Amino acid sequence: MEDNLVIVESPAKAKTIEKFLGKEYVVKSSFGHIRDLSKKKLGIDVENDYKPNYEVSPDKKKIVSELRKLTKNAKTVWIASDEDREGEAIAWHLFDELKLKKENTKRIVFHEITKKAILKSIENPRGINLEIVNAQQARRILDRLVGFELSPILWKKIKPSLSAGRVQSVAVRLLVEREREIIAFKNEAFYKLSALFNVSISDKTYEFKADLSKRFDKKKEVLEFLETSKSSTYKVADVIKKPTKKSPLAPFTTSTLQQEASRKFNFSVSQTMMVAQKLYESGKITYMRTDSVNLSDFALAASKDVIVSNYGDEYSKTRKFKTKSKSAQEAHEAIRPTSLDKMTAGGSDAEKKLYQLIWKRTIASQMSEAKFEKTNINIDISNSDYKFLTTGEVLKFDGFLKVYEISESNDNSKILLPPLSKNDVLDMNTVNAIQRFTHHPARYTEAALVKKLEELGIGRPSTYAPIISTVQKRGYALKENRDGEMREYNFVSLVNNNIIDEIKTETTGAEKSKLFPTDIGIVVNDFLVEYFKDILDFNFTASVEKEFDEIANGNLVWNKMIDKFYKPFHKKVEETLENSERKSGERKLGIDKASGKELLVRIGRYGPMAQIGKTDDEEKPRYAKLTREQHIETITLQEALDLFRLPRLVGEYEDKEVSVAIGRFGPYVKHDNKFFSLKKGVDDPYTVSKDRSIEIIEEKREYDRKKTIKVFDQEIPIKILNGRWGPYISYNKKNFKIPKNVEPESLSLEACLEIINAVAEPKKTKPKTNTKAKAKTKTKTKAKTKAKAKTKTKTKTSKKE
DNA sequence: CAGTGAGCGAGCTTCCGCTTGACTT
Repeated sequence: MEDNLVIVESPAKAKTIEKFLGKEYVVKSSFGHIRDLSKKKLGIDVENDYKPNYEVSPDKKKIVSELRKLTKNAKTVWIASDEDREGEAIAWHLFDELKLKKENTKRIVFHEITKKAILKSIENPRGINLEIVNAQQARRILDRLVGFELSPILWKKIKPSLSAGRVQSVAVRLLVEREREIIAFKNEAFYKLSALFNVSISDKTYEFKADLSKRFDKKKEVLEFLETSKSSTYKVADVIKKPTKKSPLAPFTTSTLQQEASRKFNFSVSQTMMVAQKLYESGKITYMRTDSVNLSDFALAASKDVIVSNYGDEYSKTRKFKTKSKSAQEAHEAIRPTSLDKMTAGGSDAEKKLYQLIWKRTIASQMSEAKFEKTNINIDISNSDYKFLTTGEVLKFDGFLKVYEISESNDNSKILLPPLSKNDVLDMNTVNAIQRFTHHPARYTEAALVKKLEELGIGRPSTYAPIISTVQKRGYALKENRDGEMREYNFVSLVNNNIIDEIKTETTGAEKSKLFPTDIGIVVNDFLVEYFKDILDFNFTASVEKEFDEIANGNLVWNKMIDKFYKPFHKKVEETLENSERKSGERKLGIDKASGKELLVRIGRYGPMAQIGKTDDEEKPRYAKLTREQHIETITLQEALDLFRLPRLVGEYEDKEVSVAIGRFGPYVKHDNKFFSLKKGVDDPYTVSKDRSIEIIEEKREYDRKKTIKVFDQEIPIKILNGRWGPYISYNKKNFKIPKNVEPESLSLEACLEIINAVAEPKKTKPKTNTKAKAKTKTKTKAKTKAKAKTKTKTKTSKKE
């Protein structure tokens, strides 16, 4: 057998390293951690110095036995897990679980995957640092204690299956507090004034825009100003030119890549990671879970070559970036292309897009600044002390902008100003005063939440995507779009010395892919903040991290630290179980006049609902579900009462009842157990008539008739249907394209089967989700398998359902 | 797709970090 066994964390890494090392080395991967605390039980002996009970994870059994076999034959085992806390722990778990011997086990580390770096690391082996291992152990145990003691309180006091933890609970808190800020926000109106000027300079005429230095709060002030403007004259007071420059951003880390892919491509956080993983596995980019902005010497040199040969010497500027965030552990490089001379790479569209983004960002980071000449012009107004101001920007040298566009480019700065000089006299064309409103703080997108968590030092690159998916899976938050609302605003202008006063409308408050906390999220958060303020504190992670560092430095004993935390924490847990009330977020809204009973809103078994009457009343209470947009905290009595007006019986049709209600997908008419959607913006479920309801039913029937071209009735029927993108065949819940040159009406049963079989054969390259259930029963879950979200965390307990 | 809402109450749920699973829709 080979003399040397090298163990790394990732199989893709193993493959590349194996190439660098000679024949006498075999390189294997541990696939991350191999052991963990017991899955079901606490796995910590609280009575006995917090002794952890580690178990080989079920999905790692195979790897571990394979590694064990290999280590037996190897002369030297090189453990090359990452150089960070988790990596050191992995090294120790390997050492311990594989029963390695100190004499022939060597710990090595490297930060970049180059032959040079690896050979150098092999010349400088060290032992496993047990103090760092203990710091990891403390981190692991603290998280387990917090998670497994807090979650059961929630099951008892709020709802089963909920969860709490050091990281996720703070993430939810951020969402809830932001939502409260938004609810409490009262916008203020003001007026923004701008003027269009004309000027002639050496026989050429120019038009340009300038903004007034003052914002008016009241319309009266605006009108007064415009009135005096009628007789004003305008003169250039100053032309100030100064050079400015912009520098490129640092290369990507996990979190900045997620943010930029979200902004530019609207990728979700998990989508970005899946695409990046593909690029990594195919050797196109370096490791995608990193908090480092550092580039290797190789990458710096290669970037320089690419820049100089493609754009010229003056575009190159070698830069070394420093990681700002304190929590960074910097085991890897920044995310960059492995070959910097490859401008494009990747299979799918998404891969190509993401790769190119990474390439541009990496290359741009090694390029020179962009240089501008900025011009500020102040314009005097004869009848006023205010001034009109305008700024122009002329690009003098594009530098890094040649490859990387910065996302937030305000178009204002791109305006080219006329060549004005001091004392030039200007003709005022129009003055516009537009009413604007202050805006509430923005709701978090997934990527914005990741950014915030990173700033707080909470979570790690490998967990950002799972955190986002956990808070949604637990029902604490929903990613949603919201249509905006129409709002009127005032538009006053001075044109040809006439003041025109108009009312215009605009949409406001539209949201796209934003995280909205749910009522459950709000109730859980309030409960945790009330009873466990210290853990929900935004600085909790930062302060325990300091202690973990002390452990790693050998200045603190890990189980002493845990004990100091756990004793008071556990006491508080018991007190809370004993003394706290059940929390349902109940709010009493008032009296329902019709019945004289009390109306309240709360969280029920199936989510937020309104209820008229008490549970112990003789007559059963009436229930109604809140809509997606409604919240326990903000719903009014009237809105809640309206919920009980549905379902509404509107009449009979074809001897069957016709009723109207609002469901998950909006208002609908129900007839003969079939559902017909009301038309958005046209029909109101509270008032829609019987005749209109029938019309809706008939419209849908007509649509369905048109939809069906042909049906072959057999065991599993084959249907030829008209869809949004033309005719198609539907069979066994799958859809098949009909070739362009074929008349769908003319298709025979045989021809259909041929099309179906032709598609069914070839293997699709697109990876789909697989439930990793080998001998498990085919439990058909009602919910459609959502491609992405489900892959993440596998429920190991799918036996029951 | 769009019902439900204190039935006796078993036994279940849960954390954060490392990594990628592979045969069904």
